[in-house]
Amino acid sequence: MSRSHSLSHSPGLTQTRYTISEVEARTGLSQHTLRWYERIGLLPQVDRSHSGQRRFTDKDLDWLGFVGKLRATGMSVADMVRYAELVREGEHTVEERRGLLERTRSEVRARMAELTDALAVLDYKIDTYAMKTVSGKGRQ
Amino acid sequence: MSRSHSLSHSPGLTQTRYTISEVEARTGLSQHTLRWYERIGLLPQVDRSHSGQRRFTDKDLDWLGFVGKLRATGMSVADMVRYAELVREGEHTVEERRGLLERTRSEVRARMAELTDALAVLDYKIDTYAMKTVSGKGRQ
DNA sequence: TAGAACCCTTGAGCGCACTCCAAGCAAGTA
DNA sequence: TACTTGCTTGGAGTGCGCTCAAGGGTTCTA
Repeated sequence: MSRSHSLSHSPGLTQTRYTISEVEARTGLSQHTLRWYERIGLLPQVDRSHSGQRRFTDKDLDWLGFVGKLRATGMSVADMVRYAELVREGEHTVEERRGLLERTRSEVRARMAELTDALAVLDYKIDTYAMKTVSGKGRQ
Repeated sequence: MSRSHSLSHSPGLTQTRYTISEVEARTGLSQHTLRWYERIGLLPQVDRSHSGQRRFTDKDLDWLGFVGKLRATGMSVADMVRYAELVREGEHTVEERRGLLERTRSEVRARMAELTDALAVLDYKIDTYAMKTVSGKGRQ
């Protein structure tokens, strides 16, 4: 089903490289999405095999893992791309990167507060329904 | 700026009715969105003035408040419409309503766990950047 | 009574984050 | 060799949740 991809044959320098379907299986991101991420610059240029097929590295997987976290925060793809650019530009962008992450963090905190609040309403409603169902006295 | 809308003149039965812009101001939902909610059945038929303009009641506002909570949970509009239909259908739909809300609740909980996790990563990264910035020793 | 502000309807358009399509090349298997 | 599977590209299409446009009626204020 999946080919083992220790493509480097130099002993002691075994760099594992993954095909796009292996990465799809590992990350849960579709091949479409992976190619699209690369196209828009959310993923740096991925290495190619001699015939032009993508060969992802462990570093790519790590980055995709982090991107997954950012995505989970609800950060927009545009902002993630911006962040990726900053990373590529080097150490002098650390300030801006931190700003971006801090803004994201406070949005996440706000989101969580909202969810907590909505959850309380949900709990209350569900309890109400449970009482109606169990006691059967609410069917007026 | 905003007209006072105690349109009923029968004493002792003062039912406040709101124009669409008053509801917009109170709920933060745009007039477009309010009309659209009505169109798709997320809001029951709203009363009209003699000339066909919408006149919202306090009951409508309460419902919109609840819808806002559902929206905050991330529930899809389709599911909210389904829920609204069930409410209109009467007491015998209580079971299904509860099911819908319970499913939503567990999604919210999952979402919050994800956010908590992503927040930890964010905190870690931000700390890393803060150290780089403050001590200046990370600029290799 | 004029003008501004407000509201109506139907239907099209938009931004986001993918998702799919078509046509074709490449590699592994019987 | 033939077949199957997997990968490539650029560009078009999709689903969601609104958002806007056009064209026209209504209500308030001076």
